Amino acid sequence: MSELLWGKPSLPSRGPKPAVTLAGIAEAGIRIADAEGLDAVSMQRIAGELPVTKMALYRYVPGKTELIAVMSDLAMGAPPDRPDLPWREALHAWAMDLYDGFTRHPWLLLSTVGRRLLGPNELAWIERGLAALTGTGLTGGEQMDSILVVTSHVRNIAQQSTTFPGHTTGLTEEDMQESLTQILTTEAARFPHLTTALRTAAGSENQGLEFGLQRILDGLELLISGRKASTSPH
Amino acid sequence: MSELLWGKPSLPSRGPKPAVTLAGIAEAGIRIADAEGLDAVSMQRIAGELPVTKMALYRYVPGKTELIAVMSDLAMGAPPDRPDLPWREALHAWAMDLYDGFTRHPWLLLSTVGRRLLGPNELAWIERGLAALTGTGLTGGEQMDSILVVTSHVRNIAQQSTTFPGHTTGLTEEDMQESLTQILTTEAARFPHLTTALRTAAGSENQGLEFGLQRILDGLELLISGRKASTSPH
DNA sequence: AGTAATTGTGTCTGCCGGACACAGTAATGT
DNA sequence: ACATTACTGTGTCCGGCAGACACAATTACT
Repeated sequence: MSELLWGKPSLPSRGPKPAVTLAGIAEAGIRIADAEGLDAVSMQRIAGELPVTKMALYRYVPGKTELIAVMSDLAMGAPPDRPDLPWREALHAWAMDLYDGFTRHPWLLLSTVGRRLLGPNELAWIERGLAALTGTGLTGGEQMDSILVVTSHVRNIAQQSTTFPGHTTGLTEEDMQESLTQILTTEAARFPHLTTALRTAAGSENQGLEFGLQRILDGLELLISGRKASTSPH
Repeated sequence: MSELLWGKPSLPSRGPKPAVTLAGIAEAGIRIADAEGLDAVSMQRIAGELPVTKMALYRYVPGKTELIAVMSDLAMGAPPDRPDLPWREALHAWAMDLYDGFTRHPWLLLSTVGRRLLGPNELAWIERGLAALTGTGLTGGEQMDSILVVTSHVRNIAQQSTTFPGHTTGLTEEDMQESLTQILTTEAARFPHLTTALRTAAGSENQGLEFGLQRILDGLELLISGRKASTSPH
């Protein structure tokens, strides 16, 4: 089922030498996705960057879906090594590393939605996130839910602050701001809280990542310290 | 720019009567997306449900992107009315309403990613979320960031727990679980924390929404009460 | 009646993912 | 040496997609 993501490259000895490799195909796809967005990644386009034709790719990959999965796991990469830290600092650093990854490959935000098969790198990220939370007294389920909520936050902040090459309607942040202020000038009465919130929010851009992260970590800390206080003196 | 989303239906008086309406087109699209997923929504397919051909739709909509935007804002709907509540209960109820919306129309999770033009309903949701936070002492930027982190959490939980009709590779939750446990039996050594976390997490499914939400609300409460304590006695 | 504005249709292009038959190539068995 | 077998790459074809464009049909205003 997930041989492509997990399997070792088996080399059969009959037949002609393969002209490309699965990793090479995935890297070509990553290059295209990085430069022109996920929508620019087509079998034709990938083949155009390699010494093969479109159909040859299907010798290495059962379909585009699986190729995107391989690309995603490869682009995500392994989580960077971090020294041992207290859980809060560790989780914070982990979240920042994750944010870096999504910033480097914005299309990962699109290709890793919904249910999918997990590759080794994605699992390694989860593993490292969990590692930060061992010894906190949280149950396994709580640990999973904790890194999930951190991941959600990081993802959506990245989604909001990145400019996707291609794909979307090419809206810049300024376009959105302009459209929004224009709407609010004509419809201010319908959105009073939004109007005042935006007025008092001037200049506080791009604080969303740290703000939400600190709230989440605060909430976790409350749970963890409460848990410790009720169990350890017993 | 966003006349489609915001404009009143202007009726010109020359020419033949329109056979359909923008709202009718969007509703047809919503019906298809609900039943068969976002990928099943094509101009052909929509026209097939209406007494017009594909190309007639372009008289009402400049392109598919804009049509999806109209569909999304319409499907999202206006946030339900809620009685006045303390901010924490209000925000909790708001998050649950949002979750309901995403559950009713899972494709909204796909169609409302990245930068896009905001429609009246989407703005109304933001407005209502902000309303819950007025009087908490948070700045406008902090209020925005707060509802953003709540939204992120709700979105990603919904994304994880919904079954998309069509679109994805048709993986069920069981498929993922099975694939994961199979991987972990052969690669347990590489993922020790994940292995133990999953072992102690048995039976605690679908707690993610409440867990994360309570952590976030706890974190916000800490900030709000701290803010109040430092300003009001002064 | 004539003109202008507006709506619906049919045709066409270029792209996409993918099925399939077929030709070429390299190692193996005899 | 030679046939067999396993494997790789190619060309052709299909159905479906978004959308451009020319054209016919319909309605209201002058």
